[in-house]
Amino acid sequence: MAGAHTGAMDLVVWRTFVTVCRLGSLSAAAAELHHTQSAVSRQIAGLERQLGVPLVERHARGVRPTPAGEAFRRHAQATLAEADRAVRAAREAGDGGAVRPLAVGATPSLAAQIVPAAVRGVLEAAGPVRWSLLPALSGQLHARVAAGDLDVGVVTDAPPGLPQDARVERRFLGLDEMVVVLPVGHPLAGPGPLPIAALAGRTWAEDNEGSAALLRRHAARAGVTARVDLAAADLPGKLALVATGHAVALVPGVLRAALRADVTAVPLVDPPSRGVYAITPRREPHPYAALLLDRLAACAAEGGLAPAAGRPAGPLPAPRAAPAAGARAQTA
Amino acid sequence: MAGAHTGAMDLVVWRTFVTVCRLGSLSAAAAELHHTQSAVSRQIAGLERQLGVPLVERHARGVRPTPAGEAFRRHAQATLAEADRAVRAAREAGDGGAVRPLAVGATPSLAAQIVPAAVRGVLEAAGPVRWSLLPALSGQLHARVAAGDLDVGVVTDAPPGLPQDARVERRFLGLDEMVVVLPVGHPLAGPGPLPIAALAGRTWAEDNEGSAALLRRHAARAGVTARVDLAAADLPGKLALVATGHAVALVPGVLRAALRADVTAVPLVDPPSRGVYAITPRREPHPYAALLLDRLAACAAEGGLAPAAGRPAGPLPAPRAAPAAGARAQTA
DNA sequence: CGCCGGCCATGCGCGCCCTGCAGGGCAGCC
DNA sequence: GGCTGCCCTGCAGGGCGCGCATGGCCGGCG
Repeated sequence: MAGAHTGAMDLVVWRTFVTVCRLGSLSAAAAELHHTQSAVSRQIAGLERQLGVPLVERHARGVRPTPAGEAFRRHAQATLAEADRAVRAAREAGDGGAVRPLAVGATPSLAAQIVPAAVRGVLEAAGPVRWSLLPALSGQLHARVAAGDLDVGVVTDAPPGLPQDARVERRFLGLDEMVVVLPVGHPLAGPGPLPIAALAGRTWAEDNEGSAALLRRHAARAGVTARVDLAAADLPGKLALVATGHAVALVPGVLRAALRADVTAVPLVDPPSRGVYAITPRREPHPYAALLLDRLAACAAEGGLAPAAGRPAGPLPAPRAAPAAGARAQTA
Repeated sequence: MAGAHTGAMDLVVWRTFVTVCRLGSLSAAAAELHHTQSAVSRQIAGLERQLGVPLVERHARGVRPTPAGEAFRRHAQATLAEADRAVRAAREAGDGGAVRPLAVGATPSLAAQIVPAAVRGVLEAAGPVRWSLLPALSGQLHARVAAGDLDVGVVTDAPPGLPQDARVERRFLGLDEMVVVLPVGHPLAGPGPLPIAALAGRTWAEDNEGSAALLRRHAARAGVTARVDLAAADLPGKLALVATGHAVALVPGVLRAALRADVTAVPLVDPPSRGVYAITPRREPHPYAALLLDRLAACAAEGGLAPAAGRPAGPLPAPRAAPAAGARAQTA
């Protein structure tokens, strides 16, 4: 029991340092870890102060580990690997070795994008875990999580909002900003954010009354009206109407990567947005639920969800491990 | 690069868990780690929530690790050991393998007790490190630290107080409360705190004008006067006067364990106290300075220094690694 | 069988620390 | 020589971990 007792020893900082070494740049590491360069700089500085040894040489073109930094990095990687094993061993030994399948529910748009990616991360980190995915609306998912039928629900606070329930734990994942979908080659198709007024008078297609209401409210706020003249049964139907030039449409930003090739997505200025949350039952959470939540936060950030920039009542910005996916690198 | 990315992962919490397992009790672990039982309880609960698995069975007579907890403990110990190796490797590689001797300075009373113990801890954790100890008064030590001659100074804010200097980093270690030394068998000798008024009219011995001033001020605050009639050249001389029944004396609490057997120390109610600080140069700190500071904080707590209970302007209560030696276990 | 003592959990406030933001300095590069 | 990219740092805000106090629970003992 030597126990060097060397101070805080937050492994998150160690992981940051390893990333910095791998990328050779504080800024790059910050971007990859969804922090600001400032935070990474301070973390490394704090580590150096704690160890009493410079770990990186500051270069104008980036940083390079010192010999001490290189030695530390090797052991730090081993430490991180062992820590992962520790977490894994605890979780596997959790329910007597037989982990029950992880029951995940998500709204259709989220089930189509970030949820599978996050579960993949869990499988990579935890080995083979049986799981199931149930697409449903937020309200239904909430009820099933509260009842304990679902281990994790990925929901939005869209029109009706999420109910308050002491039985469920809620964690904010990010803000899903709606984007406009236009046919390829449309005159307004471009990279820049578009004011909704530029689309006044266009014919809109919708497949969902909630989405249509969101569109109307947003347009009204800008002083224009949006005529929803075409109805579709589902997302493919809606996109077909767009691709054939009959209408334009509003879709959740998370689906941007899942669109067909003959349409393009254009962001809006001050877009309508829905908060995305992961909910878990407070009673008997699944051993891997916390892990999945972390992966969800990471995937949400990488998948383009905004970090709660909403100025009114910014909800809980997620714990420090994956801190709300800090607004890109500040250099952006 | 798996990177389970499982949340905060503060190794301090892991160490707490290992200690809890070893002692089989949250309260006992709290006492050993100088935390409150509350903090340990929350740390373990947080760890369980993070892992999604119960780690200990709460028993009325203590706690016992679950199978998952036992599995986790094994890997956690390995992780802690590897982390220690990482820190050590970085420090050893620090100055190109040749670490310069650690120059420590301390006031005589502190040099006699907590400093050697703390350095012993450093040697155990870091292997053979050459070091030197310079006893001197706080002001001189401060100057030498500022100049870079000393790597670590252990000083008090006694009469003149510590100067402000941007070149030195200051860390609060604890409050050294003065105690009264009486001959063994003295009618007032007992465990309980003694009001200074009970000693009004006694003859006091002092070896140091600063200490005498402290005594007079404390007595005056209680409305009595302390006659310092006997002077001694040093601490042994002062204690000799006490042991032979000629006088009573005030000594720093840290020296309690170093007194001769024929005198006893009795605490005072609302005793005069001196803040104890570790100071280090901001420029080029010694690689092991931070480690020594942590050990100093631990030894200060174990050596009986009070954790800044001073109600007026509680100075910085030391970082979270060894958090100011939280006021004993609350059960005390 | 009832009282008691020890142990752990939890609501409440406070304070630290980490973070994001904005500005500055410095070194390559065209 | 100006510019650009990278890193450092003062400032302010907020999360959260801690200490404190209280409550519930169980086992032991008279």
